[in-house]
Amino acid sequence: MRLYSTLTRRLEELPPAPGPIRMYFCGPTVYQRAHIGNARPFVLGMWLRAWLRDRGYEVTLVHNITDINDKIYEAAPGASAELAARAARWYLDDIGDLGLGLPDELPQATQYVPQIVAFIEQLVDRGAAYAAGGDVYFAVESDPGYGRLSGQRVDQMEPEERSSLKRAPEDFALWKATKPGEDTSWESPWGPGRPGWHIECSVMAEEAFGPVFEIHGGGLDLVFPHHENELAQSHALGHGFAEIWTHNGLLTFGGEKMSKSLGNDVSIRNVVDTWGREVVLLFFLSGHWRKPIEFTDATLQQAKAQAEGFRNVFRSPSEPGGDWSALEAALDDDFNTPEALAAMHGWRDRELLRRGLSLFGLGSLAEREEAPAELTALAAARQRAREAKDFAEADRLRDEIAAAGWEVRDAAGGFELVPSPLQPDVGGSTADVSSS
RNA sequence: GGCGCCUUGGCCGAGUGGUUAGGCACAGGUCUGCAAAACCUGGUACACCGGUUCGACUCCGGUAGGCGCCUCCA
Repeated sequence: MRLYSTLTRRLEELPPAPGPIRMYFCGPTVYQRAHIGNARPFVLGMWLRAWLRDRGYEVTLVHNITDINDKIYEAAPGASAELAARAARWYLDDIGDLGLGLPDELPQATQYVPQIVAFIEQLVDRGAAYAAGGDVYFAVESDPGYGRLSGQRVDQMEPEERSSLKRAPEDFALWKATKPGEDTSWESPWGPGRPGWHIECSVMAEEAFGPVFEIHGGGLDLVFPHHENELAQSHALGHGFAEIWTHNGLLTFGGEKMSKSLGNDVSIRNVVDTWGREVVLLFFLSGHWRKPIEFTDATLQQAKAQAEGFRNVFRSPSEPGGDWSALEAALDDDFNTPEALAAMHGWRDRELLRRGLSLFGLGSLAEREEAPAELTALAAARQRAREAKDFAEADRLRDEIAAAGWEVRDAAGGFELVPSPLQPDVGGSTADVSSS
């Protein structure tokens, strides 16, 4: 099993099973309903965990929730703690509804402030950080390897407005003194305040795993500065930190990165309600994890058609054939889900296909839905009408069944009722972009 | 200015130095009372310009266009 690592810019072989494989995937900052782009690292992490476990690994997935951040203060002045708690619950509900289960741990920054303070104190003791006016900053100059992950060079970065407290513009905050209007703060050796974003993740990851772990994941937009800074912080204490860095491609909408700040985001909630969880998962499955994917009605529609195609396999007799090793080869080679999907499209062996789909939380496509008794009665009546060659009546009954959202399909010696794929749940519009 | 990524047939999307990716849509056919589903068949693609090579969509260089990051961001 190998995965592409941002750190080395090439494919890295994982240690042999059973590992262990410890994975830390960055989650969202919670201050409103998370958008569908936020779901990608979560989905990828859960799929990777499932696959590695299938391959005999001992895997632990930790997925954090950032509930201390400037954004939260801005979004709810004076009531940020309540908002963060509420939005964290939304996020848990939303990812839960994707039907993939939950990560092994879901740490929140607010639970780790004492550990964060202790970590910062060590950095200060080592001379890698300095206090200034109630803030504490990381001294980037102290890390000769800074830029190892992103390739950014401090001397080439765009000029930034100088903070009077920082010694150098590239230094970043580990601890921020509390400001007027902020409704949460914690005590520290430097006075009341709150942790900076990057240190939260360094600490939560190390609290879960210790100073070294195998995989750190997150969106491509986190490479710099967030992950670069995490790495610098932990290296400053002599910790190896993450060995393989996986960064998923971003979701675009209208050709641009989907993001709250651009206002072109569509919530997970909205997409799951509109299209259903299986379609969302198939949508993610159809693109390689490292590449961007464009969120459009057309691509969702295609994912929906694929879901229907898989359901139809389970409405037909199982036919032996198909090669599990094709799926293994695809997934072991940088977790190539589009290729795995292509392999599964060739399978008519129900058990094999069910096993493959289940890896991705799509085992439900194998389940058949019972029609309501009254529709079964109508279908039976239609069957009798056909036998009596009363085709006008048969067609009328078929229309009546269709109006109820079901489709009659003639089967050998009888009929089958399936929920109409044209009806009704899936209007399929992404027009309702959140406006706030 | 710096760092990195991308450009495949109507659409989505893998991949490889010489072999049909796959899916969606579409068209024709088989089946059907007619449909639906299923199955069969069909379109021969790799931004542009050079180079390397017996041979490049696949390697190298350049051009154009697009995207991400350098500020909160999955």
